[in-house]
Amino acid sequence: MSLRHAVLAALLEGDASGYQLAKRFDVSVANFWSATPQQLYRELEQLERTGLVAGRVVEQRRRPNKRVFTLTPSGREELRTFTARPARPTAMRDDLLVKLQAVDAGDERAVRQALAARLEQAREKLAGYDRLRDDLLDGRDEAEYLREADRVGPYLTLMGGRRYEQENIRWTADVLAILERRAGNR
Amino acid sequence: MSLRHAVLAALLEGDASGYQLAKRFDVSVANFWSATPQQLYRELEQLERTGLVAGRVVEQRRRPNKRVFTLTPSGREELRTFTARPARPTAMRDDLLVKLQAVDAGDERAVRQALAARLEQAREKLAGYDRLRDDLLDGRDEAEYLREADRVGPYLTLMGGRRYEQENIRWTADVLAILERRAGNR
DNA sequence: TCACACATGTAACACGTTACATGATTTG
DNA sequence: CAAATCATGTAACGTGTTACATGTGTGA
Repeated sequence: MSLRHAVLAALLEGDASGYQLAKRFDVSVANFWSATPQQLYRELEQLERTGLVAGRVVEQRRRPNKRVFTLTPSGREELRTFTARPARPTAMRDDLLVKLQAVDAGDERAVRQALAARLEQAREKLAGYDRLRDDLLDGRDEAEYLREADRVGPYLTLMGGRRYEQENIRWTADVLAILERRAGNR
Repeated sequence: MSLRHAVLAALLEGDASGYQLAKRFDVSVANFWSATPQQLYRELEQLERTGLVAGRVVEQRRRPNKRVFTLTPSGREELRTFTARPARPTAMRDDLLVKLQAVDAGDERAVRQALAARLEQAREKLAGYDRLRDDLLDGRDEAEYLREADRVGPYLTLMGGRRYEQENIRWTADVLAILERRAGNR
């Protein structure tokens, strides 16, 4: 039930339409929460009905009108109490690890290819996070940024994403090396 | 649609009843796939209907009878083709990171407590994985194990889990230090 | 005797995914 | 001129969560 809160948290970055939120989820929030546009539209409607966000229609020339949503005071309140509620233990679900678990009864070459693809993805994601980081830091170093910035949340979650991908890169590379060595011995 | 494959992969460890599978998911598979008992019962029934697993009733004295499931040849075949299909990109969903993202508008002390709880959980999980690892290695070192073992999948996924938790420990500790330093400066 | 482990399930609901539908404008 | 981007949505289906229901055996 926390897509709701991910949406509220994303709106802290500024008002947005469903479409814009979808973009935002693809970049700065994807790191720890993913959602399809459809989920976002559905969730925004519900949030509006319960008064946690307020939508207004912005008319646009040369483009379809859009509905832009803002956090309401009760939305901010909800976010606040959410941060204070106990978090339920996170449930992992990773397709690639299922394949790796089954590698001995499966198609080993295909699993190696999947690992290589994951490695490539992780490199790309890391590069994306590094760009975001440079944008945030804007020339300052980390210590300076942490002292001056009024919001540190987005920076800290971004660091989580970076480290996660760095570890991913190391791990996939190691596993590939192990599988390739074994494949060579047969 | 890959709970199905996680179940098939878990059955590679040996035949199991729904209840036993639930236990298995809590230990060796939880690392990369989680499921409630209800999901498993539902999935096993469907897998049986489609012939990927076969169930037989094992009568027990002093205990309720149980239905034990085995992979059928077509279940093995399905696992094999699954490993060869392209994996869809994994979707992350982490409550704690949502809280951290919103920390500046939320209850900072509560978020720090949640981080501390995660740190503690990560340490426990890591200790659990280390025990599993010792059981698998059974006195041998890694290189030896990898040469001798006929299944390396479970070991490699376990290593993934270990590293993930190690990184989690480092990251939560660092974030806590940063938040505490800031809290001190106010 | 009380809690926990064994063992299986139903029902209802919440959440997530996929496919489809529509249509204008900007960029290459 | 085609493709990508902006912009919003419906419908159907698949997956995951929560609460409840039931009953025996084992260990502290």
